[in-house]
Amino acid sequence: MSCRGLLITVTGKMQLMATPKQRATVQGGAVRSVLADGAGFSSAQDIHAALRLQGKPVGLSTVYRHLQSLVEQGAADVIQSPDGEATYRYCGETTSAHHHHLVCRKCGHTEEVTARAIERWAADIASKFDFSDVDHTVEIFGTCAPCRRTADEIALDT
Amino acid sequence: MSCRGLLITVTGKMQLMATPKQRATVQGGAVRSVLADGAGFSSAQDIHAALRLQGKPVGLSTVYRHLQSLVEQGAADVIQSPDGEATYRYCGETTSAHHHHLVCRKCGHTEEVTARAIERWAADIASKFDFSDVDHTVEIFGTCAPCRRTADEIALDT
DNA sequence: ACTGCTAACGACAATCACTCCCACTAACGA
DNA sequence: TCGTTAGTGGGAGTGATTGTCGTTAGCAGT
Ligand SMILES: [Mn+2]
Ligand SMILES: [Mn+2]
Ligand SMILES: [Zn+2]
Ligand SMILES: [Zn+2]
Repeated sequence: MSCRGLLITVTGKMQLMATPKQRATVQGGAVRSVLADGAGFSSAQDIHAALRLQGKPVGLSTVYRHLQSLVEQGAADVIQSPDGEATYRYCGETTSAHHHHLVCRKCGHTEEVTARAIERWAADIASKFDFSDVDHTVEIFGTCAPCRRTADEIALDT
Repeated sequence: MSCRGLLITVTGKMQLMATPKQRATVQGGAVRSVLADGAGFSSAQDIHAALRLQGKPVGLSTVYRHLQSLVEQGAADVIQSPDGEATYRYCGETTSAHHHHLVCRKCGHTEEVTARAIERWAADIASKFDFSDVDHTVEIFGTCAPCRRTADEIALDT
């Protein structure tokens, strides 16, 4: 971590720098908007492809950088898909409270879930075994109603 | 999935094959024992390295194959480490019931946890949103008492 | 509006966990 | 002991993610 917040110029002047805000770039906006449009979780590669289709291609590295940054800001969630790929989902600026997800395995559609009971349970378990700095992951996967219906139709075609 | 259980020989005899049991190989035993010795979760690469150190090297592919197989048998758990690497942990033959983990972030020490309440909660949430084929992951991470103590001592040395 | 500083880009190389492939080996029932 | 074939392993291949570094473009200051 570099030393920020205080800058001494070659002329000897001393200036106070406000919280060094990050620059607003078109690429950053594009990534954010694509992520926000997607209904469920999508991978960095998905987003990269979507941007290319939209006719405003953004470098893959840049996509990764912005996704990371959004996660740090709490504006996006990451979960590791079952096959180990990181997938991201936009969380409105306001929705940054702690929560969990109910994710459709087929289409990625996601419902946000909060449950006081689970939080308390996790804390209780931890204190029971004398663990501290506790954190937890809770994700529920399944097949949503629309996807189930689609699957049924396909089965009939056979 | 291939057709198993019935074998017709070239001589025309028909034979019933019992559950096609897998062969007991030295490699399989080695992988299982290394996994069983490890206290917490370890990666395939870790296990591969450990075997090499022990002087009985096993091919990396083989390590992966056996870990997968152990998982399918319910004799091992997999979780994706925060950085996306799959990590495995031995679960005694008997412990094959559904359960979750309380894992020390520092040393990997793991406590197995079961909670009827959580299972029911997950099921309820799923039915509430009309999801089927439900599955869930619940992991709690923290710092165990011994590791916390160690950290404190180091802090004092400064 | 013009300028300088430097954060942010992006093409490409590099890493790395994991999977495939396939000739070869060894477990084990007959 | 023998034949069948599951199991092995080295090496090549895959695909996501990260690192590099010369170039581009926000934006604060003038
Ligand atoms: Mn929670
Ligand atoms: Mn377990
Ligand atoms: Zn769905
Ligand atoms: Zn510990």
